Amino acid sequence: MKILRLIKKNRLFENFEDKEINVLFDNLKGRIVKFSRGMIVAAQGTQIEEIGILLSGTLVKFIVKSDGAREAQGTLLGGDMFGDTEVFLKDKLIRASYVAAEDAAVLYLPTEHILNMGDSPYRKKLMENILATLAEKIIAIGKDSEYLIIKSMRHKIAKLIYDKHLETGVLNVELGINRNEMAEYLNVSRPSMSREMMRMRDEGIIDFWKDKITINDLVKLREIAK
Amino acid sequence: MKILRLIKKNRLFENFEDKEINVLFDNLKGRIVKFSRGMIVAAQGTQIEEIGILLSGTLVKFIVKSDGAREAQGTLLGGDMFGDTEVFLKDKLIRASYVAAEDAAVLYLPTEHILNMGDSPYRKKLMENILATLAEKIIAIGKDSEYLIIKSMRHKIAKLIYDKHLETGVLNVELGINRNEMAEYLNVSRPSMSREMMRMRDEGIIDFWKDKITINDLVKLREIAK
DNA sequence: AAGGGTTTGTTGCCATAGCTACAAACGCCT
DNA sequence: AGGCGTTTGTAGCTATGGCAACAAACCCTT
Repeated sequence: MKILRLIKKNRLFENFEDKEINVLFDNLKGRIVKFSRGMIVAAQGTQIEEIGILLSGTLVKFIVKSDGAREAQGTLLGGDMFGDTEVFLKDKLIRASYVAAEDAAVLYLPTEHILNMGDSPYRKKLMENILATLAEKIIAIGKDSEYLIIKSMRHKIAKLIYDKHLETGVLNVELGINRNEMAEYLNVSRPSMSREMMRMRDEGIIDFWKDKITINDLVKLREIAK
Repeated sequence: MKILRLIKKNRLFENFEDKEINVLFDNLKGRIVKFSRGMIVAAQGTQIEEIGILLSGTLVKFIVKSDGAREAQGTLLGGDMFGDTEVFLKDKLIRASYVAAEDAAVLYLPTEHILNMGDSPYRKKLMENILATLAEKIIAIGKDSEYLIIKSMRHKIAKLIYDKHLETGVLNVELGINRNEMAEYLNVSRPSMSREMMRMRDEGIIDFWKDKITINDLVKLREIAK
């Protein structure tokens, strides 16, 4: 059954066999809820007791700011989860709202049952995965703010490209995001960013075409990125 | 024994009774290690298998950046812990170094034992505390970057003060940090920040003396903070 | 291939905030 | 009370980057 495929894509069930997941589900008493397009799946500020894993459809995530403005915070696709942080807080208040952008099915995992699980052979594995998920999230957010802390435009751009180079090992990096998204991620204005990128191209440091960037002067780039 | 007092201060042992902690320790096989002033307690980039809880003395935390420069990241006091995130990562590599600023004693909790713990009555409580610690950290980092994302100086300052007001409910807020620390937190230069604070004082929005700030015009402040 | 919507490149102007430098106030310590 | 180190206030200059506006290229769709 294809639900299994999606569940296995989820980080919480990494290293689980199909059979194990089935057994686990009986223990956890997970339930599947269907939402039709436009329905609110979770409302900011309400309490949640379960981790939600999206099985089908898409959800849009957004927050309502104190002045009433809505801020989009991206889209959830099959296998993604929500509430996985908040459910472990004391107040259990979810910090964003999720709305079904198309008909969707959500698998809910009651954390209470996870914590109360007996000494099953899978309990440890599941627990490790949950802990790893949270720990990785902390590292990821920390990584994001590395860019926010940088003050100069050139430094931000260089670090983004250089980090991608370190990650891939090639001089021909691909960012996978467009200029707008890149500017948003670095928290700068797109024209200013483009301007600086062009300067760097003029100086022979990089070359670019869409989201594909060629590093021409790695030494200089590294120097700026540091 | 006073070690118990410090351990109870630690977030992981919230809601634990003295007796419970003692039992727990026998199960967990925690060990206490002493470090003398100047010794490296944990080195950036090395693997750790245990959460460290500082029992006495102080540790300084710092990271070595790619260009070799050291960046101080604050001080750990009794009851604080380290490695509590990294120990749950796959690679288990600790991202900062910790050095004893004075003679120190550290209690190590092997996470392997925590995960392998049998169905003791305390397992669930400990697990909940660990999960809550990580979840709270995620929320806290997210909160920090709210300030980093803001572009205007005035907006940053106003939000910091306004948030503190929401937190305390009073118009006479106390930040608990000096100008340098405040500027560093907001990721701006101190003189520029002071300049803007003075402007806001001239406009009758706030008044301040050291880290004590009086809100004179809450309406205007809220407006700016949004 | 035409056309409309989106993404990217490009420019100029200007407000903002960084930086250096110094003055003033404060807080300890003896 | 004097003095030294630290924190805070203040000013001027300048580089930086935001923003609006537009041009060019691109990409679908029909």
